[in-house]
Amino acid sequence: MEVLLSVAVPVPIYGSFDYRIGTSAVPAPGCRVEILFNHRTLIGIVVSEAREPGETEPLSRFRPIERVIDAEPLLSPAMMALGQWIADYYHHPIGEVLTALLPVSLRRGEPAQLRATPAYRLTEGGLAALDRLPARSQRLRALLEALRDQGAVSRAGLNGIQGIAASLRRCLDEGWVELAAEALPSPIRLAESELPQLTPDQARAVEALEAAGSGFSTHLLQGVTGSGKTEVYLRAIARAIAHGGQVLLLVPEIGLTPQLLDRVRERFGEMVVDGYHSGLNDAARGQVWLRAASGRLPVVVGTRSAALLPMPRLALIIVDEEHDTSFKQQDGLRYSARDVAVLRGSRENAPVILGSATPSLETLQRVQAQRYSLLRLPRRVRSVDPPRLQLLDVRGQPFQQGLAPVLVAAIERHLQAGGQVLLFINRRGYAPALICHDCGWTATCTHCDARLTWHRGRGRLICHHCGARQVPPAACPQCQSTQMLAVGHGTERIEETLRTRFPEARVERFDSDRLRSVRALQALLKDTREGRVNILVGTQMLAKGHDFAGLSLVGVVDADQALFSVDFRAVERMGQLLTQVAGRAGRAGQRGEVIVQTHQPDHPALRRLIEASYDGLAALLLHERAEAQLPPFSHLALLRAEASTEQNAMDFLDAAGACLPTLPGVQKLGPVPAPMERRAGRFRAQLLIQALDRVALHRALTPWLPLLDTLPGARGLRWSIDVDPVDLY
DNA sequence: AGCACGCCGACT
DNA sequence: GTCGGCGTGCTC
Repeated sequence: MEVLLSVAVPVPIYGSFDYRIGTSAVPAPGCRVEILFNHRTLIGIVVSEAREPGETEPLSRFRPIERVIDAEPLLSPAMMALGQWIADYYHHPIGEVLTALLPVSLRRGEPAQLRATPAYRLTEGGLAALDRLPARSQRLRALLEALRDQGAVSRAGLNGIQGIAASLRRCLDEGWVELAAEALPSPIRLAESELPQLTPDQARAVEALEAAGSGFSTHLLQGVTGSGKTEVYLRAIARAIAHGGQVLLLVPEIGLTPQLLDRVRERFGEMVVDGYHSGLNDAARGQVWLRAASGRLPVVVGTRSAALLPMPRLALIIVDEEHDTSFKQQDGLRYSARDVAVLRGSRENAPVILGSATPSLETLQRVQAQRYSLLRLPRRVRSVDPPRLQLLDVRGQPFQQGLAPVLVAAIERHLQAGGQVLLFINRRGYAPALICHDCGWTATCTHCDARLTWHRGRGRLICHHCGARQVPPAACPQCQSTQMLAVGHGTERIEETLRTRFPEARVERFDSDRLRSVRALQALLKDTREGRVNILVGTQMLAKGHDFAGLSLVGVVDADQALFSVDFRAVERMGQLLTQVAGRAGRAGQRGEVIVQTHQPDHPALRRLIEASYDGLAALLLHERAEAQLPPFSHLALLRAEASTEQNAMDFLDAAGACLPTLPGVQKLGPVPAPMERRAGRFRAQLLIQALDRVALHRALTPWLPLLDTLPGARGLRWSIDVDPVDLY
């Protein structure tokens, strides 16, 4: 006797597939199974209960399930429901979504086996020995005290202690320390008197969160840089894990700033917290996933994909820097970790805290609509006023390699006063173009519609869109002139200019070209914090999270780029970036200075930012978005197509547009060739769908997308749908 | 996606 | 004559 089961298969096809299996071993929904699918073996996930075949479907029409991998569901009913919601909302095939919920090791079919992490624990004898220990036994004391204070600690958690290997051996031999059987990690509980004193603002936020209770509610914690958001997070976490709850703390893809993870470890103990990010190998990620799924891991600090971790006892989700665009996945399943976090809060009945100094307009709009509460930390903990931005009108100014004399003078003044200076320029390389002085020829990418950036240090022209690189021509390929000019300024060139102008200062460049490894960045950051660097030149890499106590001047080389962008979110992002960069200045006692170079000193958005800070700018932008019916006042989905010719891509999108269901409040914009039509040798075009309400958007998309593969133009073409796109190109 | 089938060019 | 190019179709 056999029955049928629906199995979600990791292929880009909507829907799931039916397989047969004997009634003696029917796997439950959420179990992995091995199946033959179109001439190959794949691992799928059971998505239905067993059913009897109908009259018209003989069993012989179905393939058998080859192997059942899990005896118990790997994905809980809650996770299966989350997967189904994500598949429906982002219009992505269920098989690929459910696979995305698993770590790579489990996708490959490895057994779901949680290895016990050996942990060391102090014995009674050890506690007694601690009192009798001679004063000179400092290393032993450090180890015993760490174990006394933290309960059970893994070997990795002891690595910071001097001479740990020898001390541990001695303690085990003496019976002072034993290997603990895997125990529920118990968070350290500090007495009120051991906790940092809260500022009145922090105390208000903590109280408001407590008053909101343990059920679902969403809060925007808006705190300026240095206002102590982390301490508020820690208090909320303490409450959530006190009775066995689990906490998800999502951070942007900075990976370079483990401070938050360290703070959580320090406060609650090393066994209580795991990180989940791209720095871990597949095996380690798999173990964190399984620990989270077991309900015995209290806290995970992780990047975007951590929003998809199973947390059976979820009691709190925090999204730090919620405005950060790295929470949106930019390929494949294009989900927003922030939005998934809020959704999980509501489905799994847990509070959600969104933290930012510069919240996204989407979040601010929900605060205005009173769907989210607002908790503000308007003051810095150490009561230095945040720096004031000032615009520097550079029109007609004699530029010195992109820097106006007023800015150069300010740099000199701050250096002489012993301050550090940060120059922000969001453009890598030496110059964004190389041009022939005699005929105007410029170096362009052979695969993309883009100019090549001149990387002088490496002696190469590099395409920032596809990565192609070439040796610059010795003479102009068009007129054989040797007069090639570098036009515009990137980090390399600003660095060079400053080295020449301030030869006595140490100038360091912070960008992804120079700092390939986390280690290199850490080393340079350490040098900077310890005052050995005088001038920092860098990209957004410098805007996030790093504290420099000696920084007194921030210069923004070019604020104008964003003002002319085709992307309607560019100004919002500029405001966030400038506010974050400015927040780096003036942290040690004196108020910092921030100088923003612009050719548009009267631009309303810039003026608003200067006069009314980010909040003022956000209010202005929200007003503009409402007028223009742009998000968050409408909802978008972007259909992208990529083909070998522009005609094919456009024809496909025309055909697609023609069969879009007509619904009130839903309109299509385009199709248009993508702002950069040709990228890595393929032609791209896109069709934007705009809807006044979300329900209408989904009513249009749901029947529409399955049609697209049947269109005649779909052959040899790749298309994808992006719901709530953040980058419109 | 990825694999098979199928129908056209240059090779031991 | 075959090996293999990648266009088209299909996946329970």
